[in-house]
Amino acid sequence: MAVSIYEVAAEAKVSIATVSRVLSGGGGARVARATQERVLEAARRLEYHPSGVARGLARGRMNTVGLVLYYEQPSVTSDPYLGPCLDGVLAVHKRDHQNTVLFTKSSWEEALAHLPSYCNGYCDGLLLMLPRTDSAIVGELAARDLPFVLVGDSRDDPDGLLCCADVDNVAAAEAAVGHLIALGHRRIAAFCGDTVFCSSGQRLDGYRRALEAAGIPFDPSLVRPGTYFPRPGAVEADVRALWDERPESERPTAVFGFNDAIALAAADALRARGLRIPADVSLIGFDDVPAAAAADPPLTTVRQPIRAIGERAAELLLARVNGEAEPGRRALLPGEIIFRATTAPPPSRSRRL
Amino acid sequence: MAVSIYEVAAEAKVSIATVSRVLSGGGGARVARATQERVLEAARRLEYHPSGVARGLARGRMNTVGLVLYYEQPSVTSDPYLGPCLDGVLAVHKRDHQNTVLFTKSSWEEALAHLPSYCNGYCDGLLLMLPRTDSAIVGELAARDLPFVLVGDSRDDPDGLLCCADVDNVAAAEAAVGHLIALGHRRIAAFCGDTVFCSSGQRLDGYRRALEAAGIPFDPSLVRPGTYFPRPGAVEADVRALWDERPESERPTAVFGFNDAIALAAADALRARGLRIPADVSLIGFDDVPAAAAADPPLTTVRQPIRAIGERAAELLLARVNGEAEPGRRALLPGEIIFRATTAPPPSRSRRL
DNA sequence: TCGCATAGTGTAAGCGCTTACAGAAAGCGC
DNA sequence: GCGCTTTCTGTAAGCGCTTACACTATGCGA
Repeated sequence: MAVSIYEVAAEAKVSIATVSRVLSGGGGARVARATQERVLEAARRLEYHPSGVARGLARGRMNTVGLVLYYEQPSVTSDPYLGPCLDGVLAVHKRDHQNTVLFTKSSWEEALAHLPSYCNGYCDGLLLMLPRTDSAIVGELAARDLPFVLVGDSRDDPDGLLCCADVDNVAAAEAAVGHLIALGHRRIAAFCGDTVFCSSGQRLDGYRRALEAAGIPFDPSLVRPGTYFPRPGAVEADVRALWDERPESERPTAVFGFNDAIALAAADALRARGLRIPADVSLIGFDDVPAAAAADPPLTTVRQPIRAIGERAAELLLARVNGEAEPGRRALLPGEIIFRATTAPPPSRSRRL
Repeated sequence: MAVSIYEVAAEAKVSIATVSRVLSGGGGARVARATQERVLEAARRLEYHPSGVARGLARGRMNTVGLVLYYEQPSVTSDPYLGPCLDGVLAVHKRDHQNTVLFTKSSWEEALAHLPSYCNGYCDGLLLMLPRTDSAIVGELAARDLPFVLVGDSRDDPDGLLCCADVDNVAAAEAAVGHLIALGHRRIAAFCGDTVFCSSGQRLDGYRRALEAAGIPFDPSLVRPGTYFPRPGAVEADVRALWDERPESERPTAVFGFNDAIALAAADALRARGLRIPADVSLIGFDDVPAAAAADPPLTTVRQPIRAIGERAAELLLARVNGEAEPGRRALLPGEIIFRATTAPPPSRSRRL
């Protein structure tokens, strides 16, 4: 085994308590200068490094925070969210000398099943990247004493107990739709994401607010429920419903896709009908995934400050762990509209009528 | 605090030893079926989850492996190596139920300074992504009892103590240069990487071997020492030395860049001289970074199986931790030449003479 | 019926640290 | 010279587990 505190104590001819005191600062009492140096010297000579685990057990603090992921392929490279988020988290942890332990599980179910065991000792707090709301797990976790913060998930929290860091979906969606309205659009379709993600509801809220602010009546028939990872044909069906099955005067002149994949799929479906983007239909997405910039025409969309979300989440958690922040703190970061080439004023009235 | 083994023992009316036995299997003796169920039931009722730290301390095994990085910006997104590598590591750890702790430090020095403290208890083994050879740290670490494997670093190891997973630089470089030779090139320049990375020497070895295999005499004047992250102008200077300061008949007809950044920089310098690629000069790089495919013309280069390297490294380490593999095991994975548009036969003799 | 394996359980000694508490030594005022 | 701080150091009790060992019931063959 590695050298322990006992060897150092023997070498320095002091008790282990003294060694611990000089090496970890705490312990209340001060140590005489001479003893201090004797211990330091012994530790150096023996290349002693205290055991993090033993120290963690004794102190009840590991200086380690857990990051829980359930990505099927825990693919830092292929997931557009994970990478930047991890970057943000790591940057903060590096600065604050925290270690980061990655709990990666293959499935949502597995992540849920293992979650409680992370609560015990391994780490001081949890960063949860489990954006689905269809489980009571978060509630259960809140009942425990382990601090955690939700990353990219600002779900409703009536009891005010959840900490989270996320983009401000409502405001960002409102701005996106506001942009469309400012261009002159009045019939704006909303192609929603899956409601297991809280962001869908929030983006829909933003959509409604923008309409309301502009005095445009909300038309439920323009809102199409959807899935985050659109099944092939789902968006196509939405387009069919709103274009093929309606008289021209009732068709939307713009589409707000609740994520870029949806928006891009809508672009395809629209183009297949001979509609030009943005001349005939404007399009705005959400997320600003790499594909958005690469699309033809490049997609106007809302960029999430993912890295910053990771940073804020990490900071928030550390504050909670250190008892500097109360539960219920929410960090909502502004999204940013990336103006590209898929939005324009609606076709002129004269032409339409 | 969270519920401990004592509560469970009390609830089930057994000793903590029995609880431990049923919950962790070990302990030699078997537990009566009825007792077993009583304990399980109690544990469930109390939502007991054993402390990983305490267990780790007692067992001397944490089921956690450390990944040591020293990226300035620990940027999973911007570093072309880190992301895929992490993916590979995580995939293996997920499968084998290991946790991954990220030790990220800002600088090489800091990483070195902290390395020894990771040796103690925190994790069962270390994955080292510290490809620089200009430190004795790896040797020092080898003297300790903590198993580790080098990732993307297959440095010379006279004592046969180091485990590593890396691309087979020698073979890949030999293949790359062999490809150039097969096309008819005889004067092939080597634009080397920084020698703090062992890959430079290895790629140069491969270069020499390819020459040797083809019976082409080695011309040291064609070998240009370099840096991995080429300072502006460094590659330009190399091109100047080999083209501007030589008679045409002695100029290289091809360049092997030890990494894509070098190759791409060489392409620029060459083009600035009116040389066409690949008509006048062929070019092959190494790494296949995203920019290689995006370049104009797209760069022919050697792809590293980065994800696989991460996987093999993780597997190797786990084998070592479990005592299933002896030190000194090296996993050298084949690179793959990605044929794109920067290699062609050299200009015909008739035209050159 | 006794002796002996065998199964099941408890006791206690760790794992390597921290830290409350106690005790010893030294310094001080009176 | 006495009692009092003050300063330093050691003792020991944890932290929450695992596991060697001891012990008590059983069951079985003789």
